[in-house]
Amino acid sequence: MNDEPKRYHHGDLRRALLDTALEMLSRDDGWQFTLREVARRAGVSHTAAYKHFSDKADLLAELALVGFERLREALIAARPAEPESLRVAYLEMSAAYVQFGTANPNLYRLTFSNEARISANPRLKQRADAALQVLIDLFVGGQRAGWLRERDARAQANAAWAQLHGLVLLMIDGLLDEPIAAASLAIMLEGLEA
Amino acid sequence: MNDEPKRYHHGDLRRALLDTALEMLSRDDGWQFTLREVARRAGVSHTAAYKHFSDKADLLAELALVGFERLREALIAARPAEPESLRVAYLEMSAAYVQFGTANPNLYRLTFSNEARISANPRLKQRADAALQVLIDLFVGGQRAGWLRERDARAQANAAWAQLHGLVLLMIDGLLDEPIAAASLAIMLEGLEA
DNA sequence: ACCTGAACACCGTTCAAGT
DNA sequence: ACCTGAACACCGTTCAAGT
Repeated sequence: MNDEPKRYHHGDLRRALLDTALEMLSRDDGWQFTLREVARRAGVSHTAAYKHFSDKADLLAELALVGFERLREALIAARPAEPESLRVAYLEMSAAYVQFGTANPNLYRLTFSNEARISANPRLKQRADAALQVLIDLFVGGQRAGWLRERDARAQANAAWAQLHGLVLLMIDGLLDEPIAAASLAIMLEGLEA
Repeated sequence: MNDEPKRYHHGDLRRALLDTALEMLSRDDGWQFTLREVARRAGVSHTAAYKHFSDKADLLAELALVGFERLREALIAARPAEPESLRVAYLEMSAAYVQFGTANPNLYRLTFSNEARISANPRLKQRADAALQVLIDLFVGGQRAGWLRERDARAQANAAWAQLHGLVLLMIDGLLDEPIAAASLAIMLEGLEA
């Protein structure tokens, strides 16, 4: 027999709620969904969510955690195994960053929306740092290989991160089109090269 | 006699509502105020606002307009009359940009929040472009004076804008402190210089 | 013309109660 | 342990009505 009458959500309503919210972020426009709507789509009463999240901000923080993690994975996936130049590695990874943001505008916005108070949340701050670390590693490696101007790699990584973050948000907002964003990336790269 | 009993808001409730909202943005934390609260603080029934704004998004769009205008003014005010180098002009103006954003976090966030659908609103798009134009002018002048690498000035301006935008947002979110932001600006500048 | 009050369809959150 | 239903104090928006 199959189990149409749902039996207490196989014990993982928490996961189900997160997945439902992530799906809403990927489909709908806007990241400002309501808790009640998430519960509704998960097929559960809206008060059930409070057994798994202390409040809406808590749910948002959990989703931001996922956002930072996926961003980090996207950067790592784009990192060439044996880069023959900073140019290649940087262009691949920055393109992956912009691609991730523009392909997941709602999740990206939510991740950085600070409804979740990123800097006050140690777990979130740590995941943000983990994503940034991928860029720092890139620049540390680039300097070691002599491809980069010798400046503080952390500052270089933050300079790049800020630009990538800004590019993604301006593109999401329709204030910057792809060709100009690509030209901006090239200008940044050129300025970093040795 | 003085006029404690308010008499229909001197005919400019629209202005009063905008000013009240701007004051709330400068005082409170968060930019997600409610329409009802604005009306309340302006001493008027919450439905009165609808005589002056078609809906809440319309009010937000008007505030974003103010945000872009003030940003432009801050950049212009920081522009040296007779810059003796790109370095001086760029550092002054980029510092002014970051200063504006971090000093007015709620207004800055709201301006770029896109609740007002910037790119779909011709007036807003135009003001955003006007603010960007100040940076473009800086780079056009910088190239003419031979201080800048000869690249498309518009792309250079957008590269800088994206970084400034990202820096401000990351700083507001507590993900970047002032020293690293300053180092990031210096790295960007260095990369642009001839 | 400009503003109000009641009303509608929502929210987030709490809490006693059910299984 | 996990979920529900009713309730509370809010929203944004509409609309008939007042001056």
